[in-house]
Amino acid sequence: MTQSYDPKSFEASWQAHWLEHKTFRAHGPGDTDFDASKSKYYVLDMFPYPSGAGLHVGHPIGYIGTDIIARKKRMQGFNVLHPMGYDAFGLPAEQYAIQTGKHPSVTTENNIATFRAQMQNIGLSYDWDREFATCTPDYYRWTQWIFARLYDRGLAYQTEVPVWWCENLKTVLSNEEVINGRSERGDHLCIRRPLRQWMLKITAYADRLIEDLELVDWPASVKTMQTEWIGRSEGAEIDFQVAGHDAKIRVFTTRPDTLYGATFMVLAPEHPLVDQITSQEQREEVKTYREAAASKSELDRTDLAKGKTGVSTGAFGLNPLLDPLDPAARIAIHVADYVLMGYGTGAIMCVPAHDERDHEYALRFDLPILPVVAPRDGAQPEGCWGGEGLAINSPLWDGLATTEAKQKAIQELQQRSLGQPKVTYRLRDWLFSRQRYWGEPFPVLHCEDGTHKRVADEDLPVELPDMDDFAPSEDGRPPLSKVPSWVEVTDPVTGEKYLRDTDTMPGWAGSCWYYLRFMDPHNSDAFASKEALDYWGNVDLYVGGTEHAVLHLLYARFWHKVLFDEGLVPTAEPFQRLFNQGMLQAFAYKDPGGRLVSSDEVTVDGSEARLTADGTPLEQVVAKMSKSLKNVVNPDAVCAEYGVDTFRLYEMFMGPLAESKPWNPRDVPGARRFLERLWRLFVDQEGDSPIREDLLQASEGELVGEALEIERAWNPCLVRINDSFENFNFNTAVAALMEWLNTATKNRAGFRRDQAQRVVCALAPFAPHLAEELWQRLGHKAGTVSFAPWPDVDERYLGSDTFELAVQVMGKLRGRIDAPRSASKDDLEALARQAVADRLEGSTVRKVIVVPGRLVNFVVS
RNA sequence: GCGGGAUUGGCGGAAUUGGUAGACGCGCGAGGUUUAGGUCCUCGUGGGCAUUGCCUGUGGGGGUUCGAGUCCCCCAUCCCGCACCA
Repeated sequence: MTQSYDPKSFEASWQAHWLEHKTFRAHGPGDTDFDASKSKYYVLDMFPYPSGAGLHVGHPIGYIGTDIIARKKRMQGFNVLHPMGYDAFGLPAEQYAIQTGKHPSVTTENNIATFRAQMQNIGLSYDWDREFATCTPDYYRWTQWIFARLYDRGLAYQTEVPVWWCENLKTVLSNEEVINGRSERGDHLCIRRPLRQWMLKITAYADRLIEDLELVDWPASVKTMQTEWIGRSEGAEIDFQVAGHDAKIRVFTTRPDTLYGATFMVLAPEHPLVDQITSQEQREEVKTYREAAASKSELDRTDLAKGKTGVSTGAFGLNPLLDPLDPAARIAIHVADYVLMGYGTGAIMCVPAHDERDHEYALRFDLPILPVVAPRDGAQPEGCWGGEGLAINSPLWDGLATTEAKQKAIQELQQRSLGQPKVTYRLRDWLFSRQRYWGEPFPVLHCEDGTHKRVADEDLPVELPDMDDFAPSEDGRPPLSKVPSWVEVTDPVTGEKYLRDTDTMPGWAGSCWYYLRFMDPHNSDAFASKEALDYWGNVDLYVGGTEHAVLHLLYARFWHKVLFDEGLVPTAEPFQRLFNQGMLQAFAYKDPGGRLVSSDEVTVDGSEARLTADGTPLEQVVAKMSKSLKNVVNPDAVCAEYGVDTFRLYEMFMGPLAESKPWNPRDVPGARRFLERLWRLFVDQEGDSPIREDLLQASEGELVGEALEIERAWNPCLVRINDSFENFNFNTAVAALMEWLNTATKNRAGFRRDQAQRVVCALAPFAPHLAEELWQRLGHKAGTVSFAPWPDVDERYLGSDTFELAVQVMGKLRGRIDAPRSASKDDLEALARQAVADRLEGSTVRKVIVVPGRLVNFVVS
């Protein structure tokens, strides 16, 4: 009888064992088995939107990473919270419903079942008792409840705003969901259109959202992106009188110190004053320009390559610090679309000497250019110069440095009531409503008098009505408005009539607080108990892709801060450490014309790739996995062919978790071979015993001979495994295990039980099924290795008594000798001198560098 | 245009943070076990020249240093953000 490594024979049963025994159940406050003395560790994956396509091998790469971390933390004695759920409201299920008539709740449920099965098949150690989907009333009741808190704080309001409207999707989208005038989902054209919408006042938190980035351990790039997205800029608002009109134009500028250099002004085409101030002669031209600007797509308008356009209004503004009769005070007012209505005041003062955009415009329209800042070194800058220097041509602050000049300018303007300091943000308030069905209804009732009030907390949730026609109306009215029985509400006590709000919340709502629900997912009295919130605190480690660097992470931080202000959560920030995993790519093939070829048309022979049809040579490149290239790999198929542990190990062995790297099917068997060789170290394939008989003997006595060799290889290996948890470069941990196995295999006969047990423990996070199997075969009949103690490094066995000393002459390697670790610097130098004696002959040694444990370098002449 | 990250064998990637470049795996080559193929085992494998050995080599160029993949300056290519934000 042979017993070869056969993962199929035990992987599924260990998965069943974990589920059945609730091995990974996290016990929190209120649970009978809760042990408050244990330190908590909360490690969370960004939860997925359960799409119909299921998982591909790219999804689980982060999940496997966090699983390894969670498993190790458990073995280190932490109470680990490691949950999974589904971000289940959203457009795709609804679009699918419109096409097929299948209710989104049905397709969502089916998709969730697929995702769950796939994740359980990978052996991820989630606490499945905490699983939930954001689209269930139990959950969105609390999403609505949190919305009510925002509503009560005045952070949710309705207003008529120009919003992005997507005709294809029949809904408005937030700024963040529109890229260059097209929808992020589906890439449909979007237009600006004024509509009454729910807004969340995220701008009220802008400063704290910037400042509190200091409290978290996040990648610098993500912090930068968020900071830039919020886009805080300090400056001043200044009022310019319009000559001959009873009108003032308020501008925002970050450079009030350049006020004397303002030689013209520009209004955005949508600016409300344009009509009022435009002169008779210019009226027609301005009208044409504004119409053109309105019909231009955002893409055209923001296309920098096209150069600046604009027209004069024929009106003039007056520099507030100059005598109105001074000809220099009179500056032309233009309309140009390089000024955006949505930022600042929609009007600017233009200083072409010190602003590139104004400079370009001035040259084009032959407007005057007056320098008001000079470089400190006295140089004469050519063209436009945006740097800081000393003020010139500025009577009230001539000679002041830019920073002081700004302050002085603001002070002078304030004294004259002509302006004041102002902070402006690029961040806009969050457009929070969608004209869709598959989302959280707003818990808001509209009264007959036009006011609105929120639904009482005890009446939550406001459940979605059951419908079967989800198509939006042609006029853009939301699907929910088609259910009068749901919309019309009569107060049972007062008899007053109300209409329900028929918008729904955007897909981001549910994911703003799900990490809190995981702490206490079945609580029906609160979104989570105070005890659970206090114990679990915030997320220690949050892992996901960079695509959420701004939107999700900014929204969630905003909601969290509101809850913090309500005294409902104990921390200011939700995610203490953030880690972005890299994207999993795939090989693709390019034909000589540079076209990517679908992988089913390619024949690969060794390192040569050719077009199957006619043998055209192809170039191998790395690209995203995509359906069109047919290079998507399904994890189920990989697990079925090689086993789950092989799949997990390969995903980690590919490279550091943070890096993007290509899936290479050719490399997968290498991971499998490693597990087979490991198996053979433990199990005598020709025998009947579940494990080598000698591994059942208690280990006794000094470590000598082969056992000592194994031990000396093991401890450095364990150091490398431990180190790999710093930056999640588990590839080095797997490599260390492989190296150890090479040594251990050579010294197979000396392998001892105590060593075997430590190896199985260290292996457990990476290849948990194999580890459980070997642990049981080692005689741990009832238990699981999941809570066995993580092994310690034994410093005594970290190195051998000798090391390889590199001997260099003039920095070039000239010899390698074995040297005792205990040797002094002088001993090492003597040994090295001996080793390269022939090379030193005839030259003078001017200097000797000795690095103990490494090398000796002779500098000669 | 601005900001960030990268660039190491045929491929994925290591490198104790300034100290023996290419660990580990894949692929490839040679040999062994096997009736044969596969599996498995052993050895080799950056490039060049060569009898031992030598030269060269981390995208390109320059610099600091006894010593540079690692630090500094310049350049190229690729990827990711942002992109008229006043």
